[in-house]
Amino acid sequence: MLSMQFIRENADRVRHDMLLRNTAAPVDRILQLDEERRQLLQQVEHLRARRNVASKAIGASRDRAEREVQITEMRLVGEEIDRLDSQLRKVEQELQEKLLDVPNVVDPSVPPGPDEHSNVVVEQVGAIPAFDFPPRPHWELGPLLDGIDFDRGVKMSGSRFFVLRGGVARLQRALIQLMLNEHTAAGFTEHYLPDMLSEESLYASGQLPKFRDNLYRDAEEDYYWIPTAEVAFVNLYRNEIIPAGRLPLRFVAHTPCFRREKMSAGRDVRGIKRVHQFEKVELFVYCEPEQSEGELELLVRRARLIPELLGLPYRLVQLCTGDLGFNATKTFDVEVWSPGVGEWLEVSSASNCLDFQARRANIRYRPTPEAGARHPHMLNASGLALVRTLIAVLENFQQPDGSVLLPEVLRPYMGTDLLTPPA
RNA sequence: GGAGAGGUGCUGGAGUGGCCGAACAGGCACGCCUGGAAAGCGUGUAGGGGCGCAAGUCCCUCGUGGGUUCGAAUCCCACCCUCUCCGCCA
Repeated sequence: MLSMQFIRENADRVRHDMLLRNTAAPVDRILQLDEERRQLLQQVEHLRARRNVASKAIGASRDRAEREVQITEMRLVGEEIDRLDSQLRKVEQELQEKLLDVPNVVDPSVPPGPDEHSNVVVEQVGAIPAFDFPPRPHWELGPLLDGIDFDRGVKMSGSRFFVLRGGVARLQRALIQLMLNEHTAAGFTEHYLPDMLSEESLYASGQLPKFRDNLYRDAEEDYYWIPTAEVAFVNLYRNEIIPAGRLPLRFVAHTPCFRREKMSAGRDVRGIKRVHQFEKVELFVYCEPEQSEGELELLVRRARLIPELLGLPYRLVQLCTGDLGFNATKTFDVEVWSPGVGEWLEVSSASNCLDFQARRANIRYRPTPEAGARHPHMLNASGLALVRTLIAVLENFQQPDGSVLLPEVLRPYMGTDLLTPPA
C-alpha cells in the first residue's frame, strides 16, 4: 500500500503510473476522503481534549452542584463525539478500502506497454538445442518414462493434478535440493514455513482483497493455502520493528504453492505447465531502501544461476509497465526454453516491491539503535518454480528413445546419469 | 475438544474507576565520580496520528473489537493467543 502522505504529495505521479499499468485508481476520491478524514479528526480530537480536561476537573472537584453541571455538559459533548466519530470511521473505512486497492508505483526505468507483448527480452543465454528427431513434449515423455501419471492425478483430485513417480519424482527432489544448496551457500537462510496462513496474513501481503479468486481456503477455519512462499515471508515480520544492524535479511524456502487458476480454465490444460499444486523454491529479501536496487540484481543473478548450472537455454525478460504485478515496482522474469511444448516457460519472477508490502504488513526497522523506525524494502524471486524446471530438464535433455541424459550437476543427487523408459 | 490460570512498556512485575502512558526493579544510553573500571549518584529510555516552518501541542494505544461511565489498564460482553492438567495424535 502507498502511504497517504505519498499520494497527497505525488498525486500526479500516482495517476500517471496507474495509466502505465493499464488500471484505474480512484485517486481523486482518495484525496477527498483524506481531506474529510483530517477535518473530522480535528473536530473529534478537539472535543476529546475538552472532555479530558473537564473529566479531570470533575474528579478533583468537591462541589457537588458544580460537578452535576459539568457532567451534564460532558454528556452532551460525549454524544457529539460519538456522532462525529462514527462519521470519521465511515470515512476511514472507505479510505482504507480504496488505499488497499491501489497498486504500487512504477519504477521509471520500466519499459512502457499495455501487456506482456511489450515485455523486453534483456538477454538470451544458451543455444536452443537442435534435435535430429522431433522432441517430445513432457506429456508424452513423462508417461513414456513412467514418471508422470496424469490419469491417476486427475482420478484422485481432478483436472490439473498429476503424480510424479520413480526417477522423475526423484528428479524433482534433486532439483529442490540443488537449488536450496546453492542459495544457502550464497548466504540465504533456509526456512520451513506454514503452508496455510490466516486471512489477515493474505491481506498484509496484498493477495487479498483483490485476488480472492486465485486462493484456496479452508471451509471452516481461517486458513488460506499459500499461492507462494512470498506470502509467508512477508508475514514473517508482520507488526514488528526489526532492530538495527540486521538488514539485509536474505531468506530461502521450499514450499508447495496452491493456485485456483480459475481464470484460465481451458487454457494450458495439456501437461503440467499450469497446475493447482506445485513446488517452488522462493528467495526473499528484507533490506534498507538504499539497497533494494542492488538486491534485485542479486536476486536475478540467483535465479538465472539455476538454468545456467543445469545447462538450460533461458532468457531474461523485463516486464513492461502493463504486465507488472500489483505489489511490484520492477520485475524481471527468467524463462527457460521448452523444446517439446515449443515455448518459453516462466520459472522465476524477481520483483522489487519497495516498501509497499512493508507498509501494508506494518513492518519497520531501525537504521541505528537510536533512530526512528522506517519501512524496509522487500523483494522476492522464485529460485525456481519446480514443475516447469522439471519439464525443461526432461524435454531439453531427451534422447531419441525417450531416455533423459541428466545434467552433470544433478548426477550426485540422482545416483545415475540417465533416466530410461521401463523395459 | 474439556477444565483451570493468564495476556501491562526492552524485560520482570505493580496497579480493581479520576492523582496511571502507567509505581518499583532490571536492562540499555548519557553524565558525574575514578588513573581506569566496578560500585554509587543523577538524567533519559514505546508506537501511531492531527495541527504547526519550528519549538511544541493535542488525540489514540495496557492482547483485539465492542459496551457501561462525565471519566476505563481497572467494570461488562465477544473473540484471539499463551500456560497447566485431561483427551487425541505424527
